[in-house]
Amino acid sequence: MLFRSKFRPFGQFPPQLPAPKPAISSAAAAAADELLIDSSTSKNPVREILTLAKRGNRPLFLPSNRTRVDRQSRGAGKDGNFMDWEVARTRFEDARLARLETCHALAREGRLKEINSVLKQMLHEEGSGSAPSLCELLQNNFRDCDSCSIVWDVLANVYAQLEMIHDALYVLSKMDSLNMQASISTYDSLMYNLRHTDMVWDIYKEIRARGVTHSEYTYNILIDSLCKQQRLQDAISFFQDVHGRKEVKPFIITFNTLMSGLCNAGLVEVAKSILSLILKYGLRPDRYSYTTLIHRLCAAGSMEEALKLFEDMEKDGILLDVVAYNILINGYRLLGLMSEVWKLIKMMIFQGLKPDLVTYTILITGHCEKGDVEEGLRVRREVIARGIQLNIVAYSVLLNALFKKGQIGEVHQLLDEIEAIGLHMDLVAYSILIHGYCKLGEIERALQVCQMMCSKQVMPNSFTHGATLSSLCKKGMLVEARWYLDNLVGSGLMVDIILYNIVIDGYAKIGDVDGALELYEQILKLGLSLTIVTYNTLIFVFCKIEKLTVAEHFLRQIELNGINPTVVTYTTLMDAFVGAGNTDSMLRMFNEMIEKAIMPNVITYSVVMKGLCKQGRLQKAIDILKDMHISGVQIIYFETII
DNA sequence: GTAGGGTTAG
Repeated sequence: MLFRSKFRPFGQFPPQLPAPKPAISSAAAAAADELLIDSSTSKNPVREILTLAKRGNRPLFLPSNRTRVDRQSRGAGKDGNFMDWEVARTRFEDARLARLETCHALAREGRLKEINSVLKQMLHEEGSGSAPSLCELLQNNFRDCDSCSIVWDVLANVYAQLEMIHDALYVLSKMDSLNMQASISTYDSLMYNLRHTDMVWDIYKEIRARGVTHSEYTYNILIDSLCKQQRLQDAISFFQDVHGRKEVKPFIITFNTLMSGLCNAGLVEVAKSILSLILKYGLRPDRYSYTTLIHRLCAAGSMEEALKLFEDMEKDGILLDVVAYNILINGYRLLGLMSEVWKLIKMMIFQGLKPDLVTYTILITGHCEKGDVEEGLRVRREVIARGIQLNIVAYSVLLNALFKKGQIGEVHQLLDEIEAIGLHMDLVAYSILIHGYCKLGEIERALQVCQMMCSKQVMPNSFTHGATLSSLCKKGMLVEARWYLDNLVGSGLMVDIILYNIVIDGYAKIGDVDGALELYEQILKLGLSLTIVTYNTLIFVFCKIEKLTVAEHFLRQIELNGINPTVVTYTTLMDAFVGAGNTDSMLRMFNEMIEKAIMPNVITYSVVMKGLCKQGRLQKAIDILKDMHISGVQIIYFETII
């Protein structure tokens, strides 16, 4: 039983909240307490020893025949069964030197890929923060040899690939002081791993200042980075600027990247125009160009257009592959058209293509979304019978569906299965568990899952915490919710506006204006951007305590801040005006939203009816009811209100 | 560089 048996009893609140990704593993953290490290279960005992040593501890090394570190093993240190720390350290240093020597030997033969894999393994074990000591080792032991600059360059490159950016930059600065030039491939790696930040431009400036020739990937990374940072206009300008230069050969990936950025921003029409641009530059769209567009069209529900492009792709001589089919199949799943999903699966089989795990996952998702988890589970059995093992994505879909149906017994069965086949739970899978337990009101269990994922180095994100927070709020445990939020903020974790919105809403529901306002001020101090949800919630809290002038003041504030009020904003205010017996103000709000072309929904209409009926203005109520019919709003809700 | 899973407000 994955989660039942391993949970420690949860006796205290608040629990220990996840800290930012620690420099050492949980095994090392546990060992720090006991000064013992289990070499058989620890992934990287040497690294852990070093980390402990830095903290002034003198850890002992458990021989590999021990399987567990537990309280009883503490005494085992006395029987001489442990390796001495000094011995371990010397062996470690020797091993490092031997590996670097191997790298230099490989460099002399120009075997770059192999250096890359040796260093990747080594740096993976060494962890971040290891650059200074490795550089020292390189500098002291491998001077004045031709192969040196290659090894240094690959070292910086691998640090960048492993996203140990500070280490990569450290190696580059050392190389600079030793008059060695990094290769464009290393700069590319660094830029790629910094693509979510503005730092890419500093690296690009450096490349240009040093006169290093760009690779075909360099511009692609920069355009991708601008798209990822939602700077589409800049991406387009940069693209035009680059392609205006004679020395730059057009490269299909760069076109596709820009197209992908445009698609993600919802600019499908502009993205489509890139297809003709590709031809204009003398290139041909490849399968990525087509599938990127098809994917976007499917996501938008434009299946006809997607199918047309699918045919164009085939006409263009590009063989349809499983990915292209899966994109289309998923498009039909999104529309809930399972019969079409089956048709396409048959079609792909007819074309000689084998549905893969992604195809089956889409199929399972479709069944689950229709509420037929049994059918989803049946597909799972069929897939397994065909010799395909499900991955964590497919299991997540099923877990989520089972939680929604409250089939907790089946949830635990699947968790056992996941454990039995040795699959690792990832961030989404854990988040589904946390959400599921929260929805069932089992918040303690949710918190235990949170602790468990942290101990496995899977760090919760905003979504994960959101579930816990909203669950605490729903239970009215505002003190605990606030404590949880404060801890997230205090531990320097990324806290976004959604988490604040959830807790503000919690305060709003219990009518605690002070709590809500305190958080509002905190948001302003932190410089987070308020969303319409924040404002709606604040309006709600003032409505709740019957301060309607203040509530309406927020509505004006929203507009001043350039945010568009929604149907929720107006409905909240209207409901409050009805409650206060002020039907005229309610109608004023109603007319205002109509003028702004904000579509009223069922709840809005029910509020209007409630107000008018309360005042006995039945004719007006009937008139609005007719409008409601015309605009196609369902009447069911209204009847229940009357 | 293209495909499949989780989330907030009335």
